[in-house]
Amino acid sequence: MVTIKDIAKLANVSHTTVSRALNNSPLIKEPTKRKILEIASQLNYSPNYNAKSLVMQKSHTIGLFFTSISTGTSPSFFVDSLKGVNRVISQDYNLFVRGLDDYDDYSSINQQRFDGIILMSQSVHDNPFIYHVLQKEIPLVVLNRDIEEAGIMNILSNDTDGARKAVEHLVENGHRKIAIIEGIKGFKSTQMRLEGYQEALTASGIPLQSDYRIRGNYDMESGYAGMEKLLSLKEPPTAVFCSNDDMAIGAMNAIFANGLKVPEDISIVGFDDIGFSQYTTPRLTTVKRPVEKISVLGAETVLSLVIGNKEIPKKIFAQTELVVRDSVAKRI
Amino acid sequence: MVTIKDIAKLANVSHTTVSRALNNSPLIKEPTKRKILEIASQLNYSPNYNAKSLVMQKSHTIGLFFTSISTGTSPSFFVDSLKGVNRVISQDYNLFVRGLDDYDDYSSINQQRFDGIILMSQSVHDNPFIYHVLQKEIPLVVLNRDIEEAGIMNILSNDTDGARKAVEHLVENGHRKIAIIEGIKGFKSTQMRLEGYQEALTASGIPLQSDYRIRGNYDMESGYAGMEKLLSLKEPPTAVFCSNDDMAIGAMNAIFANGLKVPEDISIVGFDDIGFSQYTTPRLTTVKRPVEKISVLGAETVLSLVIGNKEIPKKIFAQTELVVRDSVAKRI
DNA sequence: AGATGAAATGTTAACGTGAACAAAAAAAGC
DNA sequence: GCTTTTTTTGTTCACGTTAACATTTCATCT
Repeated sequence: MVTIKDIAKLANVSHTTVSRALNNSPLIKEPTKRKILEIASQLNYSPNYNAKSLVMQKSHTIGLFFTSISTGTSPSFFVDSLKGVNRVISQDYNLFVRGLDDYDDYSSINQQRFDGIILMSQSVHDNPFIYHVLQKEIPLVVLNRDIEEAGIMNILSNDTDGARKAVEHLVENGHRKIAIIEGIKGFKSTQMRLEGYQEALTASGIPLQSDYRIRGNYDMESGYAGMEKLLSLKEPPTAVFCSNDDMAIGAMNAIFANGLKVPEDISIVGFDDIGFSQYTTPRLTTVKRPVEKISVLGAETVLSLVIGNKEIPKKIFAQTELVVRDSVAKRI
Repeated sequence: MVTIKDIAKLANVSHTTVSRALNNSPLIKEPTKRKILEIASQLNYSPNYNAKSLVMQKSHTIGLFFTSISTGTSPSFFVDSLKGVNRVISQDYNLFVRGLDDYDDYSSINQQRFDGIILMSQSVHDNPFIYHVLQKEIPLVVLNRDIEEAGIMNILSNDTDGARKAVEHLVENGHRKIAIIEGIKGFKSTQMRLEGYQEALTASGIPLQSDYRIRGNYDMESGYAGMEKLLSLKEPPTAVFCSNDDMAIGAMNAIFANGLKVPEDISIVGFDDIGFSQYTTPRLTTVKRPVEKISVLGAETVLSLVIGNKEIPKKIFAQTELVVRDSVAKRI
């Protein structure tokens, strides 16, 4: 492996001069700089980041963490997050991706290994991790989940608002018997979307009904199961708000399986606007959540923190948006 | 940050003794070892991997590369790959995820930064990367795409075989007018699935028809567009083999949009068996590809290479499997 | 021309760890 | 008890880089 000392020897200068030349220091005369750069590229030199990191106390690594990679994270959510971050992180930063459930303890999470951390947080169970990172004084941005703790950069979508818009849309279409299939217990998103649902109903003077509130876990199967429960009620709902699109798709299947139709018999609204939702039959009305935008913002913020900008910790809200398609019918 | 020297001072030993104790060397007496470990955990010591890497010429990093993260890789494929690798990589290995299209040149890909590389390869355009990695003598496992080059560990699914089974299934159901919607031009998978399609037809004495061969690019939109082209033919096919599930879903939508039905009017087969395919209406008949298994095998192999095992380079084939659901009808 | 100062380059040490070699301590053999 | 061997610990250096400080080179001013 070729080092700066090899270059130094060939260029007849000291290795420090080479270091400075490669880092484009103004201390080096143009001709020497050019000569060194020339030799470096001829030898196909590439810097040893371990040595660099050791002496500079920087890791050149950004960590992107999810609550879990294997469960509870829908594929498209995951990919959109990664896309966003990847778009921002430049080539000389490493990007490290892991699920928190892969860790027994967080002792390996420290400043030497991570210049900055982006947490795509989905659950209160992430809090110990957040405290750990804060205590280690690693620049941190938490995405997707509202952290009350002061001093944390926080970027999220206003899910409550989105859910309210979705349910209001159902109410405007004449529905009064509106059920909800909830997400994973303990996830902040689950709670926010429930709140939006409840706010919309309460504002319209529709009483909350406990048997219209079904627990799900964000996958298609639980959407299916949840819908079956609702259909078995004496008085099934005429519309269902599903806390994400995956469950909405499961729910639609349960409806079909029972010989009923969407939206004629039952209207469905989802949440997320994943790629598939415009290819379901009928096309799914849903709430678009700007996942990629959130992760772009998150990556930009963490990079800015890493290079030492003292940003004032704040919350950034990315707007959700109701996407009206064909899965909601007017109830007369 | 606490170092082994800090521990050494407290334990009244040399830093080398500490190093040995922490690495559980048999040279150290049990009592000293215990004392050192005790102090280390009290001080909350965690090793500096940069220093370690520098002196040991190891990076503790495995790179997982995709042809592209933003385009051409379906979310579920991506997540399944990552899941598989994550399951195998232990906690003291870093995992880096990147798309090759993020790189202008590969100078930053070297032995210092990567102990081993897993390439989830989808296109011949990855070949320069493969050569680069080989030349740098980094342990490499190529997944998903057949590399003729000798000396490369290669793990893949037999897509030709899977595609043939899918099309044979159509033939067995009485179809003779069978079209194909292809994947991205230049992707190996595209070619293999086409070959399987052609083999099945030829074996059944059905002539290949160029207007039944439609170019797609693995996304839902192109499936939709491709199907529309087929429907506009004087003599549309009675069955379509779509080179992946995403396009199959797009195709089904195009059929619905034209007032036709699946499978009564046109039968559809997909490829991949993504999570959604059992939640489409009708449920999609498709070919299951063991993506997660492939990446588990890949990760295991690369780790084994990294710790110095001299595996004989070989190809491992993971079997595809036809999953019969409801999108194919008997043609009488 | 010599002193002065600025610009360019060189010397040395440091980052935290592991490894080769050296030394001390303990155990074994007589 | 003293040598010899074995076990355990210590010293020193190396990894490739940057940074503080030292030195040389060169232009400028009187």
